[in-house]
Amino acid sequence: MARNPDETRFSQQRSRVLKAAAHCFNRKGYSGTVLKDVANMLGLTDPALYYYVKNKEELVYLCYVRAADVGREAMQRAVAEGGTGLEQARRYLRFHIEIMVGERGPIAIMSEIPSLKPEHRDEVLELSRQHSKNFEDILEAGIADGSIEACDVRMTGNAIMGSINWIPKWFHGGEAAADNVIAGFPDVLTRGLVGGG
Amino acid sequence: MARNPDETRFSQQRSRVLKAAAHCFNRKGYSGTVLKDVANMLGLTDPALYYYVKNKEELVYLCYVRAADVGREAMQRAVAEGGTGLEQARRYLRFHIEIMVGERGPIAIMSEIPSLKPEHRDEVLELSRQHSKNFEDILEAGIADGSIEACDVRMTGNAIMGSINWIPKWFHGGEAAADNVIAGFPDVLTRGLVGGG
DNA sequence: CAAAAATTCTAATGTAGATTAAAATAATTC
DNA sequence: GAATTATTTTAATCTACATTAGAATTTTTG
Repeated sequence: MARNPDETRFSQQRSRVLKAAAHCFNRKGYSGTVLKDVANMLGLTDPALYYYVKNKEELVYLCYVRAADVGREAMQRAVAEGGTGLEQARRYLRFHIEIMVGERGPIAIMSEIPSLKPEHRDEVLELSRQHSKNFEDILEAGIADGSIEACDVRMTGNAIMGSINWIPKWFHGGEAAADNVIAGFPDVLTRGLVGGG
Repeated sequence: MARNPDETRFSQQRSRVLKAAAHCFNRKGYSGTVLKDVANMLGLTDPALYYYVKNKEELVYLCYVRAADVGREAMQRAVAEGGTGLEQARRYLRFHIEIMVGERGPIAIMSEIPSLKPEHRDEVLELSRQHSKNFEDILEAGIADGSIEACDVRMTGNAIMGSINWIPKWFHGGEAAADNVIAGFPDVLTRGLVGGG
């Protein structure tokens, strides 16, 4: 038996379920995705999914929580390493993108939060808001330390987050393409931030 | 009777239907939106919608075509006025955003193209691709004329289009907020493009 | 290898919601 | 204002899933 509960067969399989679900949700949306599709991706039949999640709504909810988790993880790692605001912003984007296009992907796009049941919706909404807030804080820190040009941080944050959130819509590539995105995308997103110094 | 077929009662009502649908789809997704919701927004009952569209799938399809139309319109107007690549890019973004957050909005996010039936899906996909291509062309023109810094146009295009597409997710404001977005957002998006000269 | 636990399956069930039919109302036309 | 056309309604149908129940199978444990 596994020491770490995350290495348990159940947990592993459950996270495979979440990834398959994220894949489907990103393409067809929450209600447009039928559980059979998710199950089949794993060589299972739909009722088997109920062994891992309570119901479909919980499945999305868990996908969204997972998405929020990887975002937060990227953010925390980026901030932990310190440096200027611009450096932190760049690093966060690189980390987050690395995860999204890497082996831990696909990550669900949180595009149908309103479809969640109230408690879940509020929770995910809060996570999402907090994440945006954290990014805006980085931007403000960057403006303060001169690494980032003065700007409307709310709007800039929305712009960059929009780009990030949209990635799963156009990225379906393999490792090679992923490397390309990782190498180029963070730069594209932050080129407009650079401050006069 | 109206001279212009677009002023006919039917056409007007139909476009109200499309706007209401876009509103719902943007929040709940295609399958997550029930026709009753759309109908109720207009003080109608669901079967009434069938007087304006063949079925739900066609409703999304028409929303997406409309979204593509306003995008193309913005693009064409922007290009028609000439100027450097950067100027055209900025202008396109301003026009497109003006429409999205203005009285012609909400515009449907084309996020569930795979849910369309094959012919519609291919058509919308093609419109979408063409639009991206046109934007990349503008970027390349800008690089050629020196107004835009050399960059990976595909990736830059994806980044900017992602931001645009995501707007309906965070913008729900009225006229005042809209003016703010129109004034600031195009600049935020293009700040990173500016070339050395 | 037998018993227990974990995982998945097959076979129902139930329901929401898209769609249709036909009737009713409202608007136009002559 | 009667007849025609346009628009919307109510009532009924039909189906695609989500979900449940219980059996079957596989895996683990002692």
